[in-house]
Amino acid sequence: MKPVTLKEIAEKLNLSITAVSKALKDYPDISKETKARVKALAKELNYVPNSFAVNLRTKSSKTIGVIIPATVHHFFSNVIKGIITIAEEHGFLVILLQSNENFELEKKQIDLLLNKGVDGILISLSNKTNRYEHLNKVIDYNVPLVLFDKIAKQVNCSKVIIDDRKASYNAVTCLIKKGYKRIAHFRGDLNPQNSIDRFLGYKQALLDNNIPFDKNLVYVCNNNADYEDGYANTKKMIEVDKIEVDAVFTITDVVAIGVLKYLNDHKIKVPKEIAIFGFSNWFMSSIVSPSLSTVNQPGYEMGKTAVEILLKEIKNKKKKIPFDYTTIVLETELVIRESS
Amino acid sequence: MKPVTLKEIAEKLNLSITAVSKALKDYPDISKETKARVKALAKELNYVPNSFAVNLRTKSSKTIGVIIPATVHHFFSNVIKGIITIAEEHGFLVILLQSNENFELEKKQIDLLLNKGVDGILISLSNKTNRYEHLNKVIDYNVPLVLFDKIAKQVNCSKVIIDDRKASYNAVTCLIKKGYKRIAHFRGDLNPQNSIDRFLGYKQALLDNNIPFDKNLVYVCNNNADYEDGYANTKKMIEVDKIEVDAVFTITDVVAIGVLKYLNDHKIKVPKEIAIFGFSNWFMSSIVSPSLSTVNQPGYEMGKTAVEILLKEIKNKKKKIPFDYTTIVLETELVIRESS
DNA sequence: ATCGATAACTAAAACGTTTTAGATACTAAC
DNA sequence: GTTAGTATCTAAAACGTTTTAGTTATCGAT
Repeated sequence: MKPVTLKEIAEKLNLSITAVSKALKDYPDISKETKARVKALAKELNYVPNSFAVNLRTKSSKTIGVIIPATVHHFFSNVIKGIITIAEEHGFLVILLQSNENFELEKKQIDLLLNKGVDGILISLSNKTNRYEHLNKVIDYNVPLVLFDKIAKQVNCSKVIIDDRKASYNAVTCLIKKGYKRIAHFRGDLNPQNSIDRFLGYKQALLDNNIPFDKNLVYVCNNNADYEDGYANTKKMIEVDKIEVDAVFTITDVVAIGVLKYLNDHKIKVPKEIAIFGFSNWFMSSIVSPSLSTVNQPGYEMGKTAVEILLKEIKNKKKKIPFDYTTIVLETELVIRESS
Repeated sequence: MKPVTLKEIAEKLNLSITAVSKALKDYPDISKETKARVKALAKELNYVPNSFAVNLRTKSSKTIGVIIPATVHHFFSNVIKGIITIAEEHGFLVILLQSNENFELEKKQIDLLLNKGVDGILISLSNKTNRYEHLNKVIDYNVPLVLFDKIAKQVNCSKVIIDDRKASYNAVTCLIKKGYKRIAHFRGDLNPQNSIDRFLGYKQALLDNNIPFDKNLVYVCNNNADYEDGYANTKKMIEVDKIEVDAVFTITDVVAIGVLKYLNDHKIKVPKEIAIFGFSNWFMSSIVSPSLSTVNQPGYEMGKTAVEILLKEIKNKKKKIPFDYTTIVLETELVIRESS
């Protein structure tokens, strides 16, 4: 019932605790026979090292902390899956926290993780995050930190992102090539870098194709870029602002589905009257009618890459090998379907 | 840069480590003045207790382990959110693991969590789990355990579930009341209790309404009950088995959306020719066209309840208060929409 | 017989807390 | 002036590892 300790094994074999510890770790100064005896008994007694003691001695917990704005997004679910899977393969466990797009909570959670003694932190910033002292604190504490997806360029650490600007540019260019001219953009919140970049890509694509940028065609989704944002903004655009467009490019597939729902409800033909282009390649976007054109955003891959970088930095730090910060840009591609 | 310890505070104030420790914890045998001095310096130096040392001493980590079959389901995302939020409010962090519906992995993960020294474990079983030694091991180790959603009745611990049988019974009864007579059921995998119970509720509703049960109307979704299962089973039912039904009751909304997609694609009118009833109340079910009737399954609430029970058991165990296992059954309700 | 090398082990410190069992000094009581 | 009580503090053990700095024994070479 009570966990077996090194001491008990040592007593039963008339050895020192040291010898037992070393035998289990295959130190060269323990004889083959002793190693065999120790290992056999350890196995028999079902010995597992007390991780609290190991943590205290080694000052590491084989644990990483992850903060995301929300799990309910399909994209983040995939990121999480990638993180957890790869971390586990490397013998690391994952403590998950959600900031719920709340800056204050995010700061608190960073402290929680630092106090817990995690070996590294992975974070995707909340939409409200506009200062970075808490992240610099992590760096000051010499705890490896990797930002992913919702990053801040100012912070001096490794990052894993997609080229939002390029992806967005390509999507809008694709719309223009197909003949759409008055293209609205339902953008995300003002702080996040990816929201900014997608907006800039949209703008650039217009300019490069001699379509004047019209700020009246830009709507902000400030309700966490969800379905309601898409529906309500479309309603406002059409019913209140009475703006005529022939396409809508949205920050997210869920927003796009909101747009689609409004248009379907009001018998506005998609893509004949208004085309839609989403972002993320959420699996529902292939199922709705008409199916949504979108940008494929590799969630699992992003989680996997981020955690791999983090683990490498943790390893290097332990071996005192100096390392540089890297920024990995994952590939996206356009997925053209019926809505454009 | 280096974390401050009790020892350093003690030296600066010419006190013993004991006194400092006690002062910070408001022990009665430390004078008011000393407490004030200690607390002031601790604050000034930004002292935080080394959690590795605290863990070792107290034999608890203020951490709970959670194993779920998958995060990508919207339902589980909500459960996770509930768990993490409430745990954090009580000062507990959450280690998340995914079994990916893999029994072997699930067993390994239980061991991982036990070895990590989590204070309690929350688990929703994989579809493949059909033996329970790993769960009994948790109980034997005297680590509080709560099962939620995908449970096993045989395991002697607290559980949080919905009354799947009743919910399913109500859904099918509702269909029958509306005049549907040949009702197919796209059931889940064979092992999980909720899959079994939903099937039994379906069967019971038929019998209670004098509709003979026909096993040919039951299709198994063995691809993790996802969209493809719904689409493929519908295709098989209609094109291969050429079975005529006037309604389909599915194990999950995602499956229902698969059914809907097939029917929409083949111009089969929903609900006029075939009605659909889903399960979960995933937000997409209100958005698809026609919108889906379904059973509301309270994910956040389930996570919250499960973690609350677990934390109570952890607390009681610590205080050596004996406690009984409870099974909480959360309420579900029918959400009637256009598809039925 | 002595030295050096090597193989195989151990004692003890250290990690930073918490807690038990005193120790010390002072006051009040008889 | 001893005793009992109280207030305030401390020494040291304990939690279970890992690691440093030895110790001991054996053997071969001189």
